[in-house]
Amino acid sequence: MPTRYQGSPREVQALDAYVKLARATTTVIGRLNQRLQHDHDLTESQLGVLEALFHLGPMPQSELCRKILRSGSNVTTVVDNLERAGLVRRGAQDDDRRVRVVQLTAEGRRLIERVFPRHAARVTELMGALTRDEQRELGRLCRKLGLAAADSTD
Amino acid sequence: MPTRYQGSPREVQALDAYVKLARATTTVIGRLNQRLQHDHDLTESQLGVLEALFHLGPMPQSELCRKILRSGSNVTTVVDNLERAGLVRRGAQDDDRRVRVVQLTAEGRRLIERVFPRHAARVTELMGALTRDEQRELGRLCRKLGLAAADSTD
DNA sequence: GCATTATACTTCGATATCGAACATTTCGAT
DNA sequence: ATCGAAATGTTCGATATCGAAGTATAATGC
Repeated sequence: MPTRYQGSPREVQALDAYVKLARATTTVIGRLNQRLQHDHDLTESQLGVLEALFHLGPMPQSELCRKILRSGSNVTTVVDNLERAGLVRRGAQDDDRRVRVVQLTAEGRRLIERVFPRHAARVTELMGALTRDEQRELGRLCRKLGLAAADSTD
Repeated sequence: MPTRYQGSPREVQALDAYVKLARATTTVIGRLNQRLQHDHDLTESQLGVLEALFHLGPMPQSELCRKILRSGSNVTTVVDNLERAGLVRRGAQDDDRRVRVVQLTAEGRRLIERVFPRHAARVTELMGALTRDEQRELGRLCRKLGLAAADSTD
């Protein structure tokens, strides 16, 4: 039954690395999401938006798209939900009436100030499975891979 | 405005590695999904199920859960959609009437036989941004990280 | 200035994804 | 043999996610 894939060594190697990358990321993000959902009733996406606004200040949705690597329609949805929850507000931009500038409300700021340190601690705990050098190397490899994939002409 | 996070060096390092991991994986999977959707009208999840069945043979949904690292309810949904598309079939297991054994239909087998080599080639192309040694190291680090995260008592 | 093109965002329809609650069936302990 | 716990799937309600199509506005080219 187990008809394993017969590819070139190069393909086998690439697939193996890819599968491990995808699985590790799935597992880590899954753990973080569990915690966020359970403790703060937030999704990873929502946290990503709040965090960007917290660290970088108010910004148009188009910029949020680039920061969190999601489609425009997705950002609309996530911001809708955050707005409904009273955590962010959409404003206008005088010099360009197409733009919706998103900013934290006071409540949103309070929340992210409380949640982010715990989230950071949890990330540190999970990434602690790797040594400092290993984390640095993982970061380097991922950065290289991510940039190349983003540039990849499809 | 940019109020950057002031954490310990250990936290900064861990967060940096985590963000790069998440972004690279998002970008790579996004590219693969684009291609799958465009060329074959398949999602990554659907491909994952078809691939598992192709390489490992028919299996219960509970086993699919473990293979693709998704919840039971998610597997129900994905298998529903594949079944509706005529690519898989659900069968019974005589010795345990709770179990639904999922297997490829002839059409599903034809599809995965055609799609998988192209998918593998695309993965190889994307991962080709890294050298063979780098791929090996990335695989090792991800495996270590993923296993630890899976074991992490929450 | 006007037509074309590009950008910002929303809406829509589809799939994915989770956890909680549920039904069914099996298993274990007594 | 029975009762309670565990395992397998499904359903439900919510959010995420995408691309395509649509609306509104801005920028560009002539």
